[in-house]
Amino acid sequence: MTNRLQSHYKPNAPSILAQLNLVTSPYLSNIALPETTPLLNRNERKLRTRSALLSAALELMSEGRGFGALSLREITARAGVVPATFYRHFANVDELGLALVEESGVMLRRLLRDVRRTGLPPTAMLKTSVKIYRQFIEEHRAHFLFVVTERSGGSPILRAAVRREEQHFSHEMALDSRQAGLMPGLSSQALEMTCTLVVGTMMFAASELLDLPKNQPTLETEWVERFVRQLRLIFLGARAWRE
Amino acid sequence: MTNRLQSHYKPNAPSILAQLNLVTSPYLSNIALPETTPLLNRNERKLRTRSALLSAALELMSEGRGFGALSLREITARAGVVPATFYRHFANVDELGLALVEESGVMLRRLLRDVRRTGLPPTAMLKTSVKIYRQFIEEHRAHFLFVVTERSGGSPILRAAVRREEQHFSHEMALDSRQAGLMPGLSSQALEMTCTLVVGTMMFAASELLDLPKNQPTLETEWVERFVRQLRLIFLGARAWRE
DNA sequence: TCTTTGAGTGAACATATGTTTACTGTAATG
DNA sequence: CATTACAGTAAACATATGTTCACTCAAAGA
Repeated sequence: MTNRLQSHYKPNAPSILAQLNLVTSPYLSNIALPETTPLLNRNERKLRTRSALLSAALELMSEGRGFGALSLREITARAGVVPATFYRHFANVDELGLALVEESGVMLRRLLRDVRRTGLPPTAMLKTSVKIYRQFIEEHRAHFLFVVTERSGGSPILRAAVRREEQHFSHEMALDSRQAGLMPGLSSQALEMTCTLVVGTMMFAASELLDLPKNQPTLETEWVERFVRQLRLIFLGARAWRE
Repeated sequence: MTNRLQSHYKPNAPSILAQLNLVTSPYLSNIALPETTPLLNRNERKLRTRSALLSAALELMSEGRGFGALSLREITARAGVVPATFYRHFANVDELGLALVEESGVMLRRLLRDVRRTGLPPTAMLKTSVKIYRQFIEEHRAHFLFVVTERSGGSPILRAAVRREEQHFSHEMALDSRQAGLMPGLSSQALEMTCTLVVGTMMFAASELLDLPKNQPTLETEWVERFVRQLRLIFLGARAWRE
């Protein structure tokens, strides 16, 4: 039988409240800590379950299905919460998807920042950037998986949102390149076109890396080699570019 | 009330048998054509409903959802057939997906053939190929949509199958390029790498074209321009390539 | 201290789903 | 002509789904 102190609803996942180890057991809340403020206030708790819902969706996607194939009940079950709770945070599943796009956008901006602040040694930069990228993908596996599958996924709304983030990303990349003096021969238009190509190649590479069997360093270094070569080819083309 | 001569099951779509205008009405089958063989024999009919199921799935995807979000019942309903009929053709929905990958592979091989037999005027070839590609996408809209969304879609099995076709495609492209004497300075390995990049860019471009609002010639020519430039950039890079 | 607020609950609902079963009627086969 | 094979049907099933509602009960606010 399930513990009476936590949710009776979900037989599989532990209740999110139980996960938090909150002081909901009687003697702790009433006797041991009578005057202290709780570890998390109401807003913080709400954010926690919201985040649990987002993570649950990503987790389910990592098990091999598109976002559009997830059901509200699965998501709430994985988050350790009752289905009705979902509506306290999102009007429907698509809105949760948009929140995930938002999160992913923040992540991509961090990636740009990380690459930017390496200081840009102009020759070895390419390989360095690719390695940073690889590490970044591994550290944000689930988000990248989300972006890569939904950028050309079924839902037009989600797809459009992801593409917007992607364009934002490639635009910032163009600004950075201009400022760093890379590809000085290119017009703004050509630079944007080139960065779009680079970002598309990045997305493609990410999807390949995500499909690689885990812990196969040989395959991963091969991936790095291939990706570096493709980028080098693009930059050679950019150098030779004439309008 | 529904016509007694056709299926009573599906209220929405007309029965596939009715769609075929088969000689199932009594006087036609018994009197007018007593000795003639039917318009379609049993195998042909079976292939028809199989194809109706495949088309139904593509049709549903065109309405904005990933393959993984389709249900067996929807597909059969759209095909004008009872759910149980599905199992006469496929063991499950994923197998239908694999059949769609198969069809798409055939289509891509036809694309290569079409480009190949233009005769290859080496300078204008690029723009010509892009235009052929654009027309091809429009003529096989649903299949391209399928390929583009499922190549990085949720189902690992489907994704792997699509990627296999894609690799096959880019490998054939490499052979063609070698034979046509394009990019003669490249090693086989570099040529493969370049073609992979080209095919990735093609897929990206396809997904963009599919998202363009219909009948906007301006946007479409802009798409052609952009795509041609990206390919030119790649070929410039390939020409400048040194190991 | 008392009152209000609101995140999370549990139960209920109507509907949609995958799969199995026995069946029907026609084309193929001898 | 009689028999068989089999694509498509109708109905039933157990289960999963989205959404709603009145509820609880602890934190926030008075």
